[in-house]
Amino acid sequence: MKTLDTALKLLKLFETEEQTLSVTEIAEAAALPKSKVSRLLADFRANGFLEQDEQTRRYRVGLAAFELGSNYIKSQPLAHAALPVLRQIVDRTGHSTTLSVMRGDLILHILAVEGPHYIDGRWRVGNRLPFHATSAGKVLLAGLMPAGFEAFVANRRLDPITPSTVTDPEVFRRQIEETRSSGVSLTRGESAPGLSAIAVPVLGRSNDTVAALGLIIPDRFFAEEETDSLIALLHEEARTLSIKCGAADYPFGSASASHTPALARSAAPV
Amino acid sequence: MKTLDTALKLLKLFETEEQTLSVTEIAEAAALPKSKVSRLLADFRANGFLEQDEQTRRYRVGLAAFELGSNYIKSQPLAHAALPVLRQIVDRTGHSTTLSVMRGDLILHILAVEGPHYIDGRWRVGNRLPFHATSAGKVLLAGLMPAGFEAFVANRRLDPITPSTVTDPEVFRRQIEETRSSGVSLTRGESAPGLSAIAVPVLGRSNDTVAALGLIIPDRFFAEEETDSLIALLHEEARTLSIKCGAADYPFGSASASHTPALARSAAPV
DNA sequence: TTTAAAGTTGCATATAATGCAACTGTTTTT
DNA sequence: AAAAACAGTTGCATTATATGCAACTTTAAA
Repeated sequence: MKTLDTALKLLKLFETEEQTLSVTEIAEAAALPKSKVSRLLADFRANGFLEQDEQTRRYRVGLAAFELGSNYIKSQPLAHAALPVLRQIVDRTGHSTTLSVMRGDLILHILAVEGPHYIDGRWRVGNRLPFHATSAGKVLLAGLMPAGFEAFVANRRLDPITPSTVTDPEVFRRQIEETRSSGVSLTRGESAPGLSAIAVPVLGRSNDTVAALGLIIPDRFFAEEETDSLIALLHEEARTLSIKCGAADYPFGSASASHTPALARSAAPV
Repeated sequence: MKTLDTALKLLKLFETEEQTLSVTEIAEAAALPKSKVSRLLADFRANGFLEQDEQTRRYRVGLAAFELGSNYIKSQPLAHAALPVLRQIVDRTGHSTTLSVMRGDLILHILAVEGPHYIDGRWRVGNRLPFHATSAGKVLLAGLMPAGFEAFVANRRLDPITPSTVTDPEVFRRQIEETRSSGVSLTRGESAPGLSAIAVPVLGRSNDTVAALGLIIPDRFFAEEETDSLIALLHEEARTLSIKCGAADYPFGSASASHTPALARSAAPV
């Protein structure tokens, strides 16, 4: 099944930032002869998975791909179960809420419900952000066991996105460890100035971290004194969701008899 | 390029309502031997376009497909240009706003910005609804020229979704004609009880209808006397968007010197 | 007008897809 | 509990299908 395999690798080039791609660009990127690429793309186009600009002949993602992709939310049990939960969190807190998963070396928002405060498009569904500059990313990394985490940090540059982005591997490592024990990460302006975020893990069947549930809060609406109750709320909802996903236990937040009941706040130093 | 072609046809089965599909179901639906289907699906899985349930072995849409699909919005010029417009409409009216296109014999919401009033999940991005029960659908049908419309009505059953759904082909035809001349469709509870909708066309390069821009309004928040100004606002924004998409002219609403300036309201009889 | 570049198509060749049937594993029936 | 039925995957020879080169067409630049 090599034909389909190379075809899908071409399609994956459209998952990146590039808006449109030409036959030549794709052929070069994939190190394949143009004739082959041309034929494959034509077939994707015929099936609606790619569209071709009439003028420039450049290809872009097609409606069939969009429609297929939007079924992910409906068929993925986690995402499906999470939608009402996110809604409720927005209702109760007034803040935009997201559900994020790992995807390669970035985090991907698979679900987002926006609150009344306007937030930059970067937080919309389908957007990707680096691990080290987001609370969701830190929660997901903390879910990897030490070995996996070390592998990540080893060959990764912690590029600064804003002046507040953590770039020191030691500080980063310590934050991840704190997140691992407290089950929460709080970041302030690390990926966009003036924007804070709180995230907690959602656990799956074998109590591994399968997603991060988080709030995005513009600083001017972020009341410091509410932090603890927001974290408690997130933990509460993440517990519900985790149990629904088959997790045996959710060891964070107050309702559980487990460890670290109230020190959650100390998790992610500003 | 027959291998890719059959492979994509399998993938398209996941665009439908079905949440998950088994190898056997797919093989039957596509009239292909199970061995072939099994191999193709395994390859889609290896590339992340499909995921397989550990227990049931059934397939569902994968994360790669989701990520690819979400790039549609970014690379499709219309959708990309429309996002800020929708945001502005929500800000100004307080109502949820959608952008919809034709997709087979259903309409598909490719963009949606939710207002403060809770609205049923059916209006979320990626959802499909029948033409005859939605204002967006009527606008899109009105954009087809008479021949195309007749072809549609001819072999189509106007199944009732609610008691208010239009099921009489003659009434339906008249509504489409009125929509064609007025450039607006207003429906009340035709696809869900207690929910009204207003939609106007967005025109493309050759002044054909490429999308429908619409509001979804729960009846209890729908102030009758605002109807005209809502329609005017939609027309105004749709004009901006149409010009951006290369339309030479936008013949609806007040700012244009064209025809039917103020009778918009008479468009879609309740 | 000439030259260059991008994209598509024809064709002989070899590679990769095919379907059958056998095999494994899981669920249902008696 | 054993047997049967069913769902899914894999081995293998056979042939259809994808392949790359080069010629060709089309669009853009000089």
